[in-house]
Amino acid sequence: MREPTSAPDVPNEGLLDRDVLSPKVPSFSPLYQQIKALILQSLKAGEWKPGEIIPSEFELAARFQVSQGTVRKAVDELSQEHLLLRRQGKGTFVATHSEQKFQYRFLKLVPNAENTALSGPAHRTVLWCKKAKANPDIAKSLQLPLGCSILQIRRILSFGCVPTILEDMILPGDAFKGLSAEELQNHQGPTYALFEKTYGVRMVRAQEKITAVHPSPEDAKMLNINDNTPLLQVERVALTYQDKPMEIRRALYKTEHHHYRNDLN
Amino acid sequence: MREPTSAPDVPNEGLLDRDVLSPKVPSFSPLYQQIKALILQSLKAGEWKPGEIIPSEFELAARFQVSQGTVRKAVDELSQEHLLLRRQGKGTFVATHSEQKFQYRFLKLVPNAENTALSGPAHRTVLWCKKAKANPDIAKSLQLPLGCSILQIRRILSFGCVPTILEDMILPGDAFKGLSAEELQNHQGPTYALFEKTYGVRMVRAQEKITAVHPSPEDAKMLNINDNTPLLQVERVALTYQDKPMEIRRALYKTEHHHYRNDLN
DNA sequence: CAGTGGTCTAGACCACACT
DNA sequence: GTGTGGTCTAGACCACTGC
Repeated sequence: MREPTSAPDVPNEGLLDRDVLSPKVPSFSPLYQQIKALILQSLKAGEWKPGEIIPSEFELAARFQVSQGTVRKAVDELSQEHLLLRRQGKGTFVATHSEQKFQYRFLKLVPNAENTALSGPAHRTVLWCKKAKANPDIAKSLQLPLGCSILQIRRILSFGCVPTILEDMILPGDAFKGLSAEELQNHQGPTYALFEKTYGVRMVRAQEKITAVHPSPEDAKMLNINDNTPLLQVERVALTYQDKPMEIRRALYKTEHHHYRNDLN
Repeated sequence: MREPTSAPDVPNEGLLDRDVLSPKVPSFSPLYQQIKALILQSLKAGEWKPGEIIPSEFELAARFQVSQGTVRKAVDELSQEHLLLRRQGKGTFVATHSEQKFQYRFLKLVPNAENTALSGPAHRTVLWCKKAKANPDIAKSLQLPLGCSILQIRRILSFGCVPTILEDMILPGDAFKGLSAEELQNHQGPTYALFEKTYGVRMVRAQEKITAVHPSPEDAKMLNINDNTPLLQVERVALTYQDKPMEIRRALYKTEHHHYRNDLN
């Protein structure tokens, strides 16, 4: 991409030059942004799988014909977005929900200070996993055609034997073909790790909308509470690469012994 | 701090060398971290006030005897933490809650999609602002001695004439001496901007704990709701430089027409 | 030891804002 | 034009990991 002319410091020869990198990236953006987009493409295409090491900064620099510093800045941003994970002395790895560091990073419900007994991993109880058709709301949220096949999953998460979260998940049927209640119940580690490993769907970020609600009588029974108990309703849309929505989740959080923790920066 | 010996590239002469910068920064940390700490000290000391421009990267580099790139990395991190604000072509400025971009950045309650009428700034109704003594909980949270003087403020925030947030704020009496209900009611812009301008207290980050609750009968009256309405209870601790807590806030959010929005990355 | 990411420098040029 | 932040390069050395 770069052909030094006379001086030893030609950072960029102009706008047109940049387009040769790839027609898919915008024509006017810093070089490192284009490199970032290219790495992103490789990630999305599955050239490097979650948990795997990616080429060293110098290798990537050679491949993209830019300096190592430029690759560095691209990788910096990607690792800040939790798409890559740098490990000094080892290399740079594709981030994964299996990683200790990133496990349950989307779950903001934590036990209140007084209850240390409730920490540790949740116990899952999958109530069902059934096929359905996308209604207008779901089709819009998942950017699917109306009536498209989806999966509906309901489960309960318990901490220290106390049922605490009642969760309804909606997944596009195509991407998760074959997913069963048994698999959801019995797999090891986070559910998002299962999605990565078995279905090649890596959730990259998510948006949540939180309100306070009362449970329906049926939901109250599931959580073993009075139907006059105030609960957090957390509606999540989880996104994969390029902000494509791949999951809708509506959860009810019991906040008797827990709270939703958020850090504002 | 740097004295090139023979080669034109001596990034660092060793650990001891670094201590001459300042005895207050840890002895082993990258140069740019020390620069960051020094800039932070100047910010805390008020050398540059919120909204003011700080010296250019080259000036800071000369002052600290490091290269511009090293200053750059320090400033990069500070502006990522919203302590500084870079503006290409203009300079780097001390971030402020008066800034459009940062106004209400700690307020995550947003109107539901269907209600555009409810956006826009909130209307404040200050119910009281009175002096009190810190009880054990407050003393611990604000890191003050027990019985220390504090200010207790209660107010209602309304969106489009609908009372939506009932808020109790607790401030250390020393730092906010003279703060009155009138001032809280009548000032322009965000309350955190008032704290900056008049009391020199800049809130840098905050932590929130969210639960679902029912209001007390009195609180329900204030929000003009049934006392069986589920509400979000948002407990916030706001921190100034060096993570010193300077405010406790307990708020009740009505989520009939709004929701708490959170982006997970 | 070699290989990787992490830090630091020096210098050049680009993009933007103001005068 | 001047000055600011923003990008890019090339090269050196440091810190960490694992052979």
